[in-house]
Amino acid sequence: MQARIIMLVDLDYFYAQCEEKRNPSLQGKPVVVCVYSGRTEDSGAVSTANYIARRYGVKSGIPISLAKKKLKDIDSVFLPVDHEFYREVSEKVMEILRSHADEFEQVGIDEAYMDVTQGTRGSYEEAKELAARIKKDVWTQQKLTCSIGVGPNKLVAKIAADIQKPDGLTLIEAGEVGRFLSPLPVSRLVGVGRKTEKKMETLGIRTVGDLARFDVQRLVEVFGRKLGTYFHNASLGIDDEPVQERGEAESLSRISTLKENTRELAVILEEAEKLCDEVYARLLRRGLSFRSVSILVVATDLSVYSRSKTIENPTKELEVFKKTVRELFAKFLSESDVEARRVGVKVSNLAKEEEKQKQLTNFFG
DNA sequence: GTATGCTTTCGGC
DNA sequence: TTACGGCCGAAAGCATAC
Repeated sequence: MQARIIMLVDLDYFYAQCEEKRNPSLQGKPVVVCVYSGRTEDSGAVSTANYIARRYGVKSGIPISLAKKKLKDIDSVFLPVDHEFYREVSEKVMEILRSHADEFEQVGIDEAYMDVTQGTRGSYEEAKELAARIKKDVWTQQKLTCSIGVGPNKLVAKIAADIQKPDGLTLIEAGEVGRFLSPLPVSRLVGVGRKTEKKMETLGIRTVGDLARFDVQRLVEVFGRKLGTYFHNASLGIDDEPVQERGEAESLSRISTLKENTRELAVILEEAEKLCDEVYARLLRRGLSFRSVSILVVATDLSVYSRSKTIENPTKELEVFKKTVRELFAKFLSESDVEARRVGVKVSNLAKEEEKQKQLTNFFG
């Protein structure tokens, strides 16, 4: 294959930046966007914080009460998430980005990969100009900053974008990949979270360079064939994944925090059925049927359990969904002594109505 | 033995 | 000292089919 030029555009501290865009008087202060669980006044977690808040140690995932403690006596702003607004902003930015790409792949609400090989005629010099142009367009049209990474593939582009944030632009040409990756901690690689990082550390692997020197066979033994070879290739900056449009979501889910911890079926089902109604509404709007139903329980100690069931034929019956959810919760509670803090429901194995028809047609062929 | 499907857990954002 | 959301997709691990 021809050498590619891939770009990853990442909107900076997205939810908090959207809030700054909506209300510029927030700029200059710590801004913390929160998911309030409703259990007590400040229970919940931080979704995103701007860079000023991050200087005080406030970051994604920490408890709101801890964030407030870190910002005690500081003039700061705590806001609840407003997904609808962020989605509108995101759609406008993605439209801008798409117009500059040969191939486009949105990842989540605030990130997109772009294959710009053709548009830049394979030149990093032109890629740099294009990236600057994109940053300017996103700023003038939407008043948002972003960080851009450019490299020979998605893996390198992603890591490059992470190197300088916010409002960064980092280019790594094919010949520089080895020097660029080697000194970085393995946690920079997609797929290496806290657990994998610990596991690698026990093997004496701390940097991407360490990983590159590590025996592939042993990596496969420890992590399995797929993940082991992925880690090996990743450490060498090898990645052939194409940039391509993503289709419909593969699953739809809702989770919420209970008023009080419980293992009473009736209490759990009352909440779960509300969640079913909400997931079902989204399902209908998209004209989808489902084949699999899952439940999720987050225990008092925050450990997570899930159970699921797949049915014979795709259906779009709300009652089938709820009945399956009731069965799964009843079975789960009878088989464990877990006390629930949060409960969730999910549908997956989704299919469009027309395709369901097609499946039946094929079946009776 | 390999492919495929289902369930559960992990981890990114 | 603790505190604690709500999504999503990927992959492992297992069972079954071919």
